[in-house]
Amino acid sequence: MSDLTILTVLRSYAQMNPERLPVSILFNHTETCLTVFDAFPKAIFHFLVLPRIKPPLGVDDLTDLRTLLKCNKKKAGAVLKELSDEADNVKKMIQEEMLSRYGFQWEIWTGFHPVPSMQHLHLHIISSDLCSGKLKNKKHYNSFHPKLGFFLHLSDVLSWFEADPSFFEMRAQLKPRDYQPLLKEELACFKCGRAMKNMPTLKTHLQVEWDDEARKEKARIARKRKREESQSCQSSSSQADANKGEGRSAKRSPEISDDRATNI
DNA sequence: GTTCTAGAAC
DNA sequence: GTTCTAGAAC
Repeated sequence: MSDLTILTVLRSYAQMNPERLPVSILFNHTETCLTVFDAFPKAIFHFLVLPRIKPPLGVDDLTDLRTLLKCNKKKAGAVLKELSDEADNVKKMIQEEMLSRYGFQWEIWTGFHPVPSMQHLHLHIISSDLCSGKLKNKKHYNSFHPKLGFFLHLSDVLSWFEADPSFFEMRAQLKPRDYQPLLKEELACFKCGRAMKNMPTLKTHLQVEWDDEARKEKARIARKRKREESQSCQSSSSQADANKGEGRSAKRSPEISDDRATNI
């Protein structure tokens, strides 16, 4: 594939009949959206949700977030709602996969790049580990740093629609000059904020952070399971007592209990 | 978006 | 001498 084709490959997907896209590229599709595997995933899970070309908006309105927000606000909002609904579906599938493959769940970010490299609007759905061999340089990392300002969280973009119209107009500008410099900011861990002297150091640190999170979450899940087992054991052994009296243990549903508050 | 590589940084 | 970054790619 030539350099030129790479930049417009998402647009060509959006124009295609989804049935004709290989399963290695297409993850899911709806009437309005396509979800594809990011060809160079910057985390363990990384997908792109694209709007399909559908009236009233044309392909040029959907080049990126800036061109979308420039056209009719109501129609732009409708497109974002469709992307958001599909993202919710995909997030659920990722969460199941996290649990079955890794035994715990971690955060998933959804958002846009204000200055995208590829044409055609795409919503990133990316797991919050940023552990990937494809994440190689400062630009890659800073573009997904959740607090730096370059990664525009979908929830924030949606909130612009509810805000004062002048605020919407201001945020909708999305001038590259306002965002490009963020990509050159010093490297710092998005979790602990510590400065990192170079990419190899940062990548090693991110792996440690994620391994740490995995260990703590899995221990939390194990404690929870153990407590639930002992509770169900107690309640079955005290069935006779429960029948006599109030049966306190049945009042508290395991789903409601949250040991995060007490253990972390 | 990536790959390649010159030369800066260590 | 080796590692690492950052700009060119026709």
